[in-house]
Amino acid sequence: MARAAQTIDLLRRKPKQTRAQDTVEVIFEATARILRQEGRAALNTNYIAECAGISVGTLYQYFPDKQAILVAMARREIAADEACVIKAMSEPAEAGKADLVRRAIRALIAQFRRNREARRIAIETLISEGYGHEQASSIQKVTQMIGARSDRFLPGRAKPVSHASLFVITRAVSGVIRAASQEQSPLLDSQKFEDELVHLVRAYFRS
Amino acid sequence: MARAAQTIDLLRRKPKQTRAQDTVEVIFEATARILRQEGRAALNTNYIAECAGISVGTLYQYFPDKQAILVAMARREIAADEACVIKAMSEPAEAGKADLVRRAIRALIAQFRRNREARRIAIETLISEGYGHEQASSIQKVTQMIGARSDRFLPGRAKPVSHASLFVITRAVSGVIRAASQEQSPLLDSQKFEDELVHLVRAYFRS
Amino acid sequence: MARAAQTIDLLRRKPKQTRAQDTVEVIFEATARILRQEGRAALNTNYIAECAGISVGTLYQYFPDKQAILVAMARREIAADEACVIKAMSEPAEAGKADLVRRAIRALIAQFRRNREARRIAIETLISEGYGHEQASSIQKVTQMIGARSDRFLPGRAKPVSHASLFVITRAVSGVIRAASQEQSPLLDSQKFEDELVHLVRAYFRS
Amino acid sequence: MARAAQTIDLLRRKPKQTRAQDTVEVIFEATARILRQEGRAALNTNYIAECAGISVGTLYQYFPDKQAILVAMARREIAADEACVIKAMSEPAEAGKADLVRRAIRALIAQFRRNREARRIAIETLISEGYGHEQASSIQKVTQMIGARSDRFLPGRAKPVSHASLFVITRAVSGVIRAASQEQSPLLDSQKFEDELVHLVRAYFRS
DNA sequence: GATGAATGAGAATTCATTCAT
DNA sequence: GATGAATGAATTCTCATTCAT
Repeated sequence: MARAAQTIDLLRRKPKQTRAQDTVEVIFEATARILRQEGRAALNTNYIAECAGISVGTLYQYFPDKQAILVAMARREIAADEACVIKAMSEPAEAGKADLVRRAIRALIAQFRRNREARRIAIETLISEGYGHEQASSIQKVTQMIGARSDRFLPGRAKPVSHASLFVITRAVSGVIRAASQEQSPLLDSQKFEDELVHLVRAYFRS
Repeated sequence: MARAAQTIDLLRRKPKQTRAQDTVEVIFEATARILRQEGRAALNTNYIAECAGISVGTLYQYFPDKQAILVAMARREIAADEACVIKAMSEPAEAGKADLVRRAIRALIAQFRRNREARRIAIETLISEGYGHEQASSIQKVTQMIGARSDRFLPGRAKPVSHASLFVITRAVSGVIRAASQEQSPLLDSQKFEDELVHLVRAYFRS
Repeated sequence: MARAAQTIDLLRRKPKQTRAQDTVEVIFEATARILRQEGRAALNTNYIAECAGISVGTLYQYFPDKQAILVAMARREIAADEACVIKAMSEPAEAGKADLVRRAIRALIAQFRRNREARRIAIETLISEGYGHEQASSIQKVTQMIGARSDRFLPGRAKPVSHASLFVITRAVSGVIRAASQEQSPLLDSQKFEDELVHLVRAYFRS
Repeated sequence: MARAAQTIDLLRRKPKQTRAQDTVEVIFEATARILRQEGRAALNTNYIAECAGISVGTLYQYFPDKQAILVAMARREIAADEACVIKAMSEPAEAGKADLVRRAIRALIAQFRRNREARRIAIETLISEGYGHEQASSIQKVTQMIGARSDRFLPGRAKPVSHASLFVITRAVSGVIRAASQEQSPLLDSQKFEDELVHLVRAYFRS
């Protein structure tokens, strides 16, 4: 009982935020589902609210307008991508474990396998709303991290990696994964795919 | 021929006559301009007609609905990309002239420099309308052409290029160019950019 | 040859009218077909012209506007009904042949079996365009004819038939046939139906 | 209950609340008024909403499209006719009061005197939308009721009334009243008219 | 006379957003 | 905070009609 009381106390601290978090979540889920099953043209706030099991009014208490929902979803996706790749790269490289490049690529592929349609449209909206730089800056962040650690990332490489090279290789990798996702290529789920991407990166930096 | 068949349901009036061809052209131009200058949200059929200097009714004699305009534009872009790259690869390689890989990449970059916003939105629409496979199959066509001619394309290479490799390298190149276009990167207009892409392809196939 | 020349001459006298008659005919046929197969909502001048195998322009050379087509069709139907009933009543009553009442009813049923949907909509249009009196006056004409000949029509009847009675019986008969047609009742094609209508008229005037 | 089920697809918002019921009512009234005063051609959703004193959006929350309004009106008219005639026939026959036949006819005439134009167009729409059977089945219902009670309805009659007879007499009566209404005959408001109809029914069943 | 592309007023319908309850 | 009915500006699309060829 004492423990239950404690738990209640802990939840009580942010009761609104917790409920709010849930509401935002159901809104995202409903949005993603509509996008996935019925496409962009079928997406409208009344329908999102209905699918989410809330009222339109409530939806508007969480987001100022329709675009904001997609922008928020996109930001979450991008942040998740970023976190995921950084995490993969930060894990202590145990001997015998996959190397940095492979781990980063594997993490990114995993991200793209989830929620493909909703993800794409959300990110498109982010871009068309003029927040495109956010995506770029996230990639940039990872890019810089890689650049800074290019010694560990690309062992044996002496000179620092140029801006253009980093641009090309990061967009190449995400472009390929993106295409595989968009074209619904079966490659996306194969080991061969990962291997080829790893090769792409390695070969690019060898020489 | 195949293209005519695909197009038949999207164009109400077949542009046999020059006048019809012109009308389709001004519709495309107006659409592209609105997209470029005012964004997707500002795009509507009345406005397209107005900008095109025709009446809405006329617009609807050429296209059954709004989406069809964007889909038709996307198809034209894709066909142009394809034609352009194939043309670049088909030119007789004169001594001293840029090699095949470079010529193909240069041609593709040139395509992406034109009409960026309209192009992107049109292709997105093509995909979201369920015709995404058309883009893939165009890339596929070029890909196969490259695969079939890998001896000339990649001189000195013995074994044939695998499906996965072709997928990865074609999407890598177009993904990078696409990203540069979308992020409005100044790289898109630099020589360095072309060089890096050429390097990406060469390095990938060396080894 | 001489005979052919004569025929040509005879046709030449009204070459325009003959062709015009044909054109009007194909317009009516196309209209009727659309009405029958696709309903009133699908009826529009462009479509009529297309189905008729002529151009809209030509259609407008025969009819000043859309309504005029339906009004003309309705008038033709009404005139045909009238002619048909009058003809049936005018035929010399041979001994053993069906009597006047039966012949008139039989003729009217036959009219309603043809072209049901187009007929109904055309007549509705006639009414809603303010020409409803034409239908009424046609019925009136027949009604009066019956009234005038009530001795032959209703043998053995002494006093003249009142206006109200004629109104009631004529509308009763056409109302029943109309309902059977509209409800697509199988009765419309039965002998029993004719018998019941004959009985309705006879019983009404007996007494 | 059956009616609610039929209505479910035509009414977006079920008129549970009084307010909703009122809204449907003002929509019907506005529609009827436009039809009566300006005719079918003047009927459009924006105008209905304006006349009803609501916004188009609200109108579309109650009806999925324009036709649905007319169909719903028609259903209401038909249901009212049915209820009215059944009620008239169900009232205890007091001595000296008008008999069953007369009461039913009187009730039906009263129905047709109200709202003539709107009524006619609504029912036409019902039919042209493919719900024509609903009208028939309503008449059928009354018809069956009369058939079942033919002893009281037609005192002194021994054998049961045939299907064909019921069809003919019910359509004869409603056809005559309908014609009087449509032709705007002054008869509709006369006592003579009622008398003639009563005679029509009586005579038909005598013999 | 025939044609059919062009027209554009006008009708149907949607949907983001508000606000009284 | 939640609700959801109401709003109406905005948009899509139609179709009767014209007129230059």
